[in-house]
Amino acid sequence: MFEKEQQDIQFRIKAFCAENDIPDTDLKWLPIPFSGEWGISVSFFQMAANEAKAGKGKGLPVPQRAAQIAEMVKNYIGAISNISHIEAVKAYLNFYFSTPEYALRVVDTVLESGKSFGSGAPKGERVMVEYAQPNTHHSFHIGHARNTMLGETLARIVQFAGFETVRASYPGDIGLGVITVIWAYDKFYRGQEPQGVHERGQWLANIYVEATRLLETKEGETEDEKKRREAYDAERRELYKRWDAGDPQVRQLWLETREWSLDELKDILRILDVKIDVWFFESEVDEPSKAIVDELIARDIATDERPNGGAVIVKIDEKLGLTKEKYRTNVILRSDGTTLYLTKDLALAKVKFEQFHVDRSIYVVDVRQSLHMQQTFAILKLWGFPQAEKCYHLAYGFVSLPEGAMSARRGRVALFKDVYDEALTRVLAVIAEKNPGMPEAEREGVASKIGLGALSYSMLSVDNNKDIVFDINEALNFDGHTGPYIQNAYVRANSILKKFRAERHMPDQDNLPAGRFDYVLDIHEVELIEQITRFPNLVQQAAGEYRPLIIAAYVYDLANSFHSFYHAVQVLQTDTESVKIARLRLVAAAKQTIANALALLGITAPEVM
RNA sequence: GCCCUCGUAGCUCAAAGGACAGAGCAGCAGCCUUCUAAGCUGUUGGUUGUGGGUUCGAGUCCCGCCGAGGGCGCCA
Repeated sequence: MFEKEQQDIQFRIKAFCAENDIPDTDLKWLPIPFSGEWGISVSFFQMAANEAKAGKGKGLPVPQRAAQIAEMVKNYIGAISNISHIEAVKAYLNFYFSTPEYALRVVDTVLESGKSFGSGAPKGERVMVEYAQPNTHHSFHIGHARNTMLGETLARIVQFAGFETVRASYPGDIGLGVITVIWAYDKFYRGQEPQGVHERGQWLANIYVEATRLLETKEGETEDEKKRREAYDAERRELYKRWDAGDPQVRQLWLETREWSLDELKDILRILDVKIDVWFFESEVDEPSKAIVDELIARDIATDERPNGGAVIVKIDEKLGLTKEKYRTNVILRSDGTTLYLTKDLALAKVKFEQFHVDRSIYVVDVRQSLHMQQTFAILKLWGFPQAEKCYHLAYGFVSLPEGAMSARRGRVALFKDVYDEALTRVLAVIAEKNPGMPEAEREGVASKIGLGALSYSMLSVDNNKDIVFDINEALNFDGHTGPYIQNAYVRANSILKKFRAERHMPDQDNLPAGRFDYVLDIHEVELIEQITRFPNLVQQAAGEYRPLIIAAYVYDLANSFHSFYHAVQVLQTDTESVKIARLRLVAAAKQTIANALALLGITAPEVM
């Protein structure tokens, strides 16, 4: 927001260097750590170190020489417009902005930009984010929720930062796990179908648990049990073959049950406000991927060991000319000719590159699949896709329960829908206690926003690579470093503005009167404005590093500043009309910025809570 | 055996190679006749696992060690 002033200063420092025979050094700009004022800071350590290295030093230790340079630059530079004063501290030179201009510029910018405050200029590059890849015929648990929230947030961040963004979902709708469910359903439950989208989806997941138990080798199993188990397994494999051969009956059964899962998935995506642009189904890339295997063999990238009873493999390290093992060797086609996860990912990447023309491709996938992803990208490179360089695996830590890893096979999972329902219950209880006057009709909607806010925030305020042990009491905590704390800041801002408009009979859509900050600002006003200023740069940083945490941490800091401001600074009670208007504008700017940052996290703040 | 993460307050987590390592939870002490107390203020709590190295400067980068988790050709 102050690029012009920064350039101006930089220009003068370069002139100073030239005149004093000091090596020209790239300047590093930093925020000033603590101050009651805003400003930017530049350090001279590097310059002093370079000078010493060039043999031009004055024999002083670097920190002292740097401090000396800072002092000299300060005297050299003189006055700069919009900079109120300059201060040399240690080896740093601090430039403080003129308070009224700075405050006015920030607040006016936010209010003029509205929802787009913080967004970046178009980058002319298309990014695809692939996330929400649950298996069908299973149920959506909080591990899937982390994946989906992370992917959606990332998509929102890169989009806001200026990239054209495509959201892709890739459900695993085929494989032995899926067939297992269909087998058990067909054998034991055919014709049954519970009422309710979620009930039906969860019912399928329970069938999977039951089927797994029937098909698993048990300790101390009797001859009869063994025979029965083997017979079941043979039936299951037979079913898979019939699916593979396109048997219409099996396909019908598969499509019907798949739809039940997808209905549930789509309802959860609706709850999470996720709008997928492109659906890729694993089953759809199965056939095309076989042709890719042939192509890779023909081009001597893959090795066909089938004549010797083996599979089709790619010796990735060898083909890349690596001597140390890094990507190793992996199978891209089973000896029986069926495809694997890796095979299908190759086919999918081809579609992404050729049909959707993506410049960058982000895969939001569990960290445990890191090697698989690296192998995929390496093969894409061997295959000749230049975009392989711009594939990025966003590896996130897995979600487990206090009692251990989740297991869909054992039915030991925390279902997203159960957690969500529990969140609603808890929020409604808090509303009944804290805001009994809230109309019944509003409560459900508010509870949903707050419950989801708490849940999303608890997941997004942890860095990508960290594992999460999911504790429902922590996830649904509403105090302190949480989503509701931030939403509450928004609500408080809203309530001030609402009251003001009511007093003046001013409609919501009317702009606030123009205001000026030509009074002595309270420290809390200063800090709030400073927080608001940080937002646009942090959006770029978060998009560049693919890290929602940056935004999550930021919006907490912003809300924290607002709460402190709210407590310490009177707005509507202010006697001076011009101060009141200026503060109202600041409140509106803070509200807007909180909303914009929360939106990137997929969190909506209610108007009241 | 090899590879990838990670190790920061009692607990959960932050910290572009920069100024004093910060929040929340938990603990302690205060603040509601006021724009919503889902809040605010104060306070207790640290040899950043360990030993070296690079650098003017290291929680951050490099190497060794210790410890935790994950992964390594026909699962996804």
